[in-house]
Amino acid sequence: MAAFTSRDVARLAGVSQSTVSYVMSGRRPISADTRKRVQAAIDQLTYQPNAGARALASQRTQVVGLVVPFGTAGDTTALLPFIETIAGCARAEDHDVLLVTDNEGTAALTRLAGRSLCDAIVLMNIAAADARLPVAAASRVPVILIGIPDDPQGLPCVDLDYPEAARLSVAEVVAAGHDRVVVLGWSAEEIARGANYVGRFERAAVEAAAAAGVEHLAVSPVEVSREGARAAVAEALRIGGPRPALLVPASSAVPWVVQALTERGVLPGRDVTVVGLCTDAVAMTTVPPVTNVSTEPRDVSARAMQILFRHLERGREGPAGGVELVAPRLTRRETTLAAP
Amino acid sequence: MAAFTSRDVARLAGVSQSTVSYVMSGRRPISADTRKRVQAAIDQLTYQPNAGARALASQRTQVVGLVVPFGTAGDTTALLPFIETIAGCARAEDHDVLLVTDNEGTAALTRLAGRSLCDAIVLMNIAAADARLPVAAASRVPVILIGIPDDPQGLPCVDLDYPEAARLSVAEVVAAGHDRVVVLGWSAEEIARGANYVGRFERAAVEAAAAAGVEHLAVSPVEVSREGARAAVAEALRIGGPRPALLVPASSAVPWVVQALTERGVLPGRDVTVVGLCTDAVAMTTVPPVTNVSTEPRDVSARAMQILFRHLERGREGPAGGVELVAPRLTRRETTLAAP
DNA sequence: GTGGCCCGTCGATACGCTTCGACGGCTGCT
DNA sequence: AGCAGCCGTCGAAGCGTATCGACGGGCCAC
Repeated sequence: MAAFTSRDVARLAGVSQSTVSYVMSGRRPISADTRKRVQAAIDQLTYQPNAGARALASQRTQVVGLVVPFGTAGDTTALLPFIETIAGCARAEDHDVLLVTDNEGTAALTRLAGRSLCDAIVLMNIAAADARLPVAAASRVPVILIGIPDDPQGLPCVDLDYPEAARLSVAEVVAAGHDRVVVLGWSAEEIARGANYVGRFERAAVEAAAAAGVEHLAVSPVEVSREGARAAVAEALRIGGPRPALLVPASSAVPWVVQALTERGVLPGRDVTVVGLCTDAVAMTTVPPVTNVSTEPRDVSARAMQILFRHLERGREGPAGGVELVAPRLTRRETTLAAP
Repeated sequence: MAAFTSRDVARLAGVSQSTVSYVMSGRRPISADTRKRVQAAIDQLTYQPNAGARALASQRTQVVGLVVPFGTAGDTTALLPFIETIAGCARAEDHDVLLVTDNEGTAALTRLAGRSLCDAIVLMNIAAADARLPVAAASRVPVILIGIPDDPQGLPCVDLDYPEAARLSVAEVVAAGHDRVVVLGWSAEEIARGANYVGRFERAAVEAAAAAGVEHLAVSPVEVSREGARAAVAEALRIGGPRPALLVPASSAVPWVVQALTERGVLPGRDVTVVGLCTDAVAMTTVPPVTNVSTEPRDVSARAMQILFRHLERGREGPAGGVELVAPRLTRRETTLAAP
């Protein structure tokens, strides 16, 4: 119970303490016989190395810092799959996850790096001009961004390919035979926070619509609430023409919009096409299930962790930066009108 | 950049390294003059103590391990407020949170404790007969449970007062003039997992109904899905009599039940009373907003952390165990029928 | 004037591990 | 037979902090 040390293991196995270390790390050849004896001693004592001592000696903590946006609005329900996936990937590489809320802003970063609490940092919820970026770029530990700022400052980024998501959405609308599309925007708060994907999506939507020869209209901002959705839907139907098509890129607004339409007796899939940008899980819970472009939080996080560990293994070398886009996927469900 | 040590600070301030340590910890009196010089040096170098070294020397990590249920079903949307609150409370006491998924089961516990990764552990999603409990009880670090097992084995527990929640719900139904109440149960999966609150709620509901002289009926299990809710609602309306009252203790089923009722043209608040056991946030998103007994995840977590830190401060002494119940609160919204 | 005491500081040590250099013995080559 | 070289192991030196005992210098009390 009193926590055995590698010295105890060494004594029991009749070897030196350094040999125990080499058995565990495999960094030097050890004879089969010795290895067996040491392993037996380890098992017998249920020895586990002390993380602090190991970190001190090796300069590696086997911990990944994860800075998550709690206070802010940005679709907090979509957060769990990110966290879960990141934790899973970390464990797969024998790392743990230190969870930090970003209420502290920049201080969290300096603390994580300054105290050597972790070997790497995952930063979520990146704003276009994120105040944490300069700090992150100057950080002693590698940082990876989930989300894309205006200037990544050499930091690696991973995010959904929002332009592609816009293109897929528009293509779906076009395939359904619409000649105009109404994009319901994000909430004022999310726009104010300056997430980059807002602009990335919108520009691509405009371009895709122009390329396909369909008219592009916008309703923005759209507050994420019943009332916000009602207002946005009213406006969208007003300008949407006789056979409206609605694009809802704000994940958390999707259920509200579907509900607001239904309330009005305008049934998605019968009277109006709705394409949402949200997880498949969310898409399947609306009534009726909404045609969606998936935001793939699991893919995005897994990709980020993969890049992170590749970077950790390679050490300081190798090209750090780079923007990695994860391809979205459109699933037609019950809210796409049949082409006329 | 190269990470300063307390020795660097000492040199710059013209004192010994131990003095720097005492300035930071305040464990010995330091003259105002010295303190000022040391503090200036700390600021100038932006010195931060190395977490590993500190942990090694002091036997304290300033980290709280949090074992969260990811794989399991148990209402994963309700998870975030827990995590967020726990992280916030930890930071308030200058601790960080190490997030561990409980896929690893018992191994996660032994790792956290065995490697001295944290000073204390928060265990969520406790089953009635939880396999992790013996390990937790024998653990070198204090453990607190969120949820109540059949036998806490001396471990402190915090949870919502489910019996009280049942009483509040029944009282609401009684106040609305119903003479029978239908309890829609949990999902088969949740029951199988053996969460204790299922039984605690149900027993109290039966007792409260008996005490109030209203008839108690049950529909169980209720799968958390559109179809599950439809089936449960059909059954509930069949047995519920002319003026039905529905209790929905499974948080995540509440929106589905409300929706299933609405689909059938049985409007909550007009044709039927619905009382849900869920967070206020969820209650406010249904249409119409559902009368609810709040599950108060923030209160529960905050209480747990408070107990944890009190325990940490007191050291090994003090009565460890004890079951702490957090009082739920009923909020009447729009799904309570007016008394006849 | 002197003894005792407390305040403030220092030096040394321990925490448990990783890692480097060293070294003995054995193999294989000449 | 002798030597080079490699394999497997050991000892020791840190890693950066907390903490304990020691100690010098004031201060107060007698």
